[in-house]
Amino acid sequence: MDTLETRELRYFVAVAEELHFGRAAVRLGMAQPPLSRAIQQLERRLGVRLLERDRRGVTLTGAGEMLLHEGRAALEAATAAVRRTRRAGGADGTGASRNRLVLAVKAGSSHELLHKLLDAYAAAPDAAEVEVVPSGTCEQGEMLRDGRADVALMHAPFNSLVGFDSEELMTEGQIAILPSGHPLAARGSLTVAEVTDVPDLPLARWARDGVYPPGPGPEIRDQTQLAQLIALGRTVAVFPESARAWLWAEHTAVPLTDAPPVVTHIAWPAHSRSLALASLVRTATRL
Amino acid sequence: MDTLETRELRYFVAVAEELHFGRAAVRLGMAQPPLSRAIQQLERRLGVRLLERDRRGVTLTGAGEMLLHEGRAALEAATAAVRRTRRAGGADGTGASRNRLVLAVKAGSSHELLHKLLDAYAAAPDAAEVEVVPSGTCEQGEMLRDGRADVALMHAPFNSLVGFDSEELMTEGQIAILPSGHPLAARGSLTVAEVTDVPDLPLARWARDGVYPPGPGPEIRDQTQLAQLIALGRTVAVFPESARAWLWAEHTAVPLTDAPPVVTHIAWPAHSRSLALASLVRTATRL
DNA sequence: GTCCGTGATACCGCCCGGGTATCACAGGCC
DNA sequence: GGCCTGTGATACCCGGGCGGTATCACGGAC
Repeated sequence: MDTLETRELRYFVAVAEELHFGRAAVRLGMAQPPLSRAIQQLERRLGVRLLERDRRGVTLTGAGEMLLHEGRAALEAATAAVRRTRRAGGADGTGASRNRLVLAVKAGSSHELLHKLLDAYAAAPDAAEVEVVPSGTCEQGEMLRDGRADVALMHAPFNSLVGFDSEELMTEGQIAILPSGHPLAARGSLTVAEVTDVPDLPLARWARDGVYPPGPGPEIRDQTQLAQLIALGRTVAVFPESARAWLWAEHTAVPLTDAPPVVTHIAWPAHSRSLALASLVRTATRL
Repeated sequence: MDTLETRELRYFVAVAEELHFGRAAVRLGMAQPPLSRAIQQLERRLGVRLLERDRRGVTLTGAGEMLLHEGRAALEAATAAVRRTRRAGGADGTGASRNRLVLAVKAGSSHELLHKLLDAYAAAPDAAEVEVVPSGTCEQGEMLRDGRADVALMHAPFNSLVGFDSEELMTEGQIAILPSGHPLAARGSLTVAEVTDVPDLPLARWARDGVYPPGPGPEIRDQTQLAQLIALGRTVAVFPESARAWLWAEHTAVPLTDAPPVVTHIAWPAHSRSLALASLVRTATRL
């Protein structure tokens, strides 16, 4: 009575996201009528109207929005339980040993820090195996929540640390990465305003859920594309100082004087109780 | 395949907590055989051994402990989704309006602060109705996690703030509450060591999950019982300074010089997105 | 050896979740 | 108005799975 099956949550989240019973049904791999019925039962059991069926589409009520948010969180927690349990039992299909940590890092970030951390931890007496998984743009938090990762390197203010436990590791300034031939590359320092409004170097646009924000800049999907476009003199980018590790010969880095500092943290799910994780965190804070 | 019904989680958590299929079955209100079968199916589906059946009891494997922790979190998230959705729809049985915040406070704590907060918030233009629910000993965190509360006043270092978003509100010292007639009550200040080892005033023992820890002190279940025992000269207690609000005539408060300061925070679930909550937090930080 | 207590197995019945076919209704055409 | 289209809801059926009872297999206590 006061509990909800994950199946019902999956159904509702699908409908709430699609706002269309038919599309939600195909996404769930089922027919539409049972889905309609399931949602009705859900509403009856909760005693709450979740969807406003206005012939020609569906809209969420306030309670529906609440259930969408909370239900997503609950589903993430459930899939995290499955993933972590499988890993703990060594049955995640990778043939892994049972004592392994999955560390999520934004691809290409904090190269040097990561290297030092892994070396120092490997030397620790109780070191577990660490699997480094590159994460997409700022999805480390999601990976921690749904159990794909046990621990992550996160970069404030880009990643939100809210909901995780974390320790600060380092602070660094930011740099502009410019084509070496560009006039601005000769400068000793720059401001954010000076690099964001260069007519011949429009800022690149990253895909967000498969869609690109509007704007004049080139569309990119990964860092290599960005690096190439900079080298070709088509755009400019702003990165933490540690990005110097992957600069090309045609790139020039110029410090930004007024960009907010980037703070790298090591973060993990708040309720974690793993000894291997504690040991890794201890190693990291002592670097 | 990579998902788990809450029913299965409930079953496993019950077995893992009881370490006994029969007792777990009665707790779940079902017979033992289907429960055994369900756990076996769960192990098969996860591809992981969760329990070690050693004739004469059951023990958890490493993977089992992982699923117990993660599964509890997932179940809490699911019940939180139900509770918050019902409240958002005004169907929680209390006949409440849909815009209401539930604030958990440890009974008797931070009286004055709470009063000022409620008054200030009531004066805010966009104020929601605030329902104050007294929480048991340090269970505010649990109430936030399982959706019984939306926001809580928490007291570091007694409550753990890990996993929540929070703002610091005030810091206070701690006092010893003694029977007025006791020799120590005449002192201007005391140390923690001086009040914890008084032979004729053994520290009271609080029930923890219905069981009392061993020791010489009296067994108590709430603050009134404690206050009475102090007034009767049977025990001594240590509280934050704001406890002066509820002292009896027969009580004497003496500051403790070396007790860690108590920091009161307002805390809420990290993923919360409620405007009413944001407004309450803003009010609190401006007190 | 004989109980008792444990969890596992065998078998059965029924409920419920899902499928197909169809309806009810609102708009957009012509 | 007549017709088609697209929406979600309803009616009905079927099969799998969940839970129940009865029983087993095994080990310890006396």
